[in-house]
Amino acid sequence: MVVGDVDAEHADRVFHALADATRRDIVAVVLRGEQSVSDLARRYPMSFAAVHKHVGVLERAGLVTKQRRGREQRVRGNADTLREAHRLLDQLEVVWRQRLDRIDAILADPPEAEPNEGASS
Amino acid sequence: MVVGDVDAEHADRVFHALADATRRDIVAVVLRGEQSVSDLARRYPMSFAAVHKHVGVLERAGLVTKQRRGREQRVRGNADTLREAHRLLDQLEVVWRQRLDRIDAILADPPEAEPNEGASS
DNA sequence: ATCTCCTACAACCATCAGGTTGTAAGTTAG
DNA sequence: CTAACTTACAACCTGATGGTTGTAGGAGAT
Repeated sequence: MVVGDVDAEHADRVFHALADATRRDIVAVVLRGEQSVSDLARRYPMSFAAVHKHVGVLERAGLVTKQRRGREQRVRGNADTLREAHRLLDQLEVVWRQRLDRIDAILADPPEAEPNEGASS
Repeated sequence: MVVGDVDAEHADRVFHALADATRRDIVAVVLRGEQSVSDLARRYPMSFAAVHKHVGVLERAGLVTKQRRGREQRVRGNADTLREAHRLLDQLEVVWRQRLDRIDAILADPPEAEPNEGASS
């Protein structure tokens, strides 16, 4: 519960996939429009195999899907997984907002003098 | 160039820092309230040194700040960097929305048949 | 059929990540 | 002063990452 859902592994994959500039660029490109892996490979100063691996990482994270189209494989972006990443960030941030709300409440309605919000020793 | 501004390295650090369940949990905890590194270390089934490293990764990504308080070091979350991550996700997604808008525009006001962007219903 | 292009995958290499243990140093408590 | 606690960091190990080259097979084009 503290750490290690099944879902957590998926989150790991999504954020790890996004932690590389080339992969982020690939996501942006294939969201704009489908591309074959070769098309993508031509865009970056590295081998086809390297780009192929990047696409594999993105695919396993669900950020991208592949579909055979004749002899080439069209890669397209999956905005749903991006929105999932947004949701994960929100889950972290929500505790922060709750904390701000709590502080606001204390400031707005001070019951007794207790200006002590952290862990009191 | 196509890939690799200075900003991109920061994005790399932020997403990489988030690509670990323990670190995401630490962020959530310290957003809720300051904790010393030792406090954090007690929460997880690993050594103090390991948690100390995780905090270092989060700190270099700007997701967390440290502040000396006597003999201990209080760790607190930085919601601004989380919002920055949101912004980065948005930057990827915006091209997708633009594409949807473009398709909407075409569907709403069809000048001539111009099937050049792939999506033909 | 042959040639060319696209994809897939394996082997290899250097570096990084995430964990361990051990050690040293600063700070507070007794 | 001494003891306990907290932090910091170095050395080390194992596995994953990110890149390379090479090879092989499937699909279209001529």
